[in-house]
Amino acid sequence: MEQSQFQEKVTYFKENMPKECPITYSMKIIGSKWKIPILWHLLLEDGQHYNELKRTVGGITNTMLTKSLRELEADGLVRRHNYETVPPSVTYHLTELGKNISDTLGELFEWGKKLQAHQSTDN
Amino acid sequence: MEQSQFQEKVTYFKENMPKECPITYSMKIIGSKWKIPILWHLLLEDGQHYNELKRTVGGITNTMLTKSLRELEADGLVRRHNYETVPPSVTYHLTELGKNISDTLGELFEWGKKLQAHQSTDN
DNA sequence: CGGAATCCTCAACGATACTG
DNA sequence: CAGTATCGTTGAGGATTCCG
Repeated sequence: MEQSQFQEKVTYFKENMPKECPITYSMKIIGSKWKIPILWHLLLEDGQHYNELKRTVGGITNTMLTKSLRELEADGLVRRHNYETVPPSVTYHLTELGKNISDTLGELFEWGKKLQAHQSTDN
Repeated sequence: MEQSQFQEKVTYFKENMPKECPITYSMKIIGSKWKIPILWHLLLEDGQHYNELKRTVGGITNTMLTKSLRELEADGLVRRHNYETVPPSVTYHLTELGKNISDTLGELFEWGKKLQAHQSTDN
């Protein structure tokens, strides 16, 4: 990265900081263990059922899946659609705000690849 | 976001996924409580001393500051410079890999602002 | 099928004191 | 100044069982 471009970004950060840091806030929303995996698998395939999501995410318990989904819903990232049938059928969908996270995940993806490349070249 | 652009990104994710997901890996490296605040304050001012960093980050204990810095160093994001003087003087610097995270933080910043805007308009 | 209710464990984190 | 050493705490997350 160019130095000038880097300093530009830092200056932008300094000048646009609200009361609560948006970065800290983002981490509060998606920082817990299963949030990103859930969002990720909804990005890959939207509208999954509860047990379908449980299978694709993999390794998550009912407790945590339900808790995470409820929080994501309350934060406006996920919408829950209940078909009101017997037996029950429920699907989970990303909201626009939820889909917006793909840019962030994209950067985490790119930076993570650099990290992994670095890890394998040293030590 | 356009739908086509969104699908393009998802397809790119699917096709470029290594054994360990780079996103999960990124979160493992910077996901603990103080990593991002530390990196953040080193972005704002590089080469801070231990106690200086402790003050600017704010609220962090010696235990956690030391532990976090050691891990960031081991992961190649931070370089520790010891002046070998009496009394001791040590400064902490971002590596290139560490500076690279500014793009990711930039996205977390932008998305966080959208989240905050959303939170204040509903409920 | 899509959860809710309970109980339990551990590891992240904090508080405090001390040191070369 | 830049840490280390110990101990204490808490809450995120896991395991299990049950339910309409």
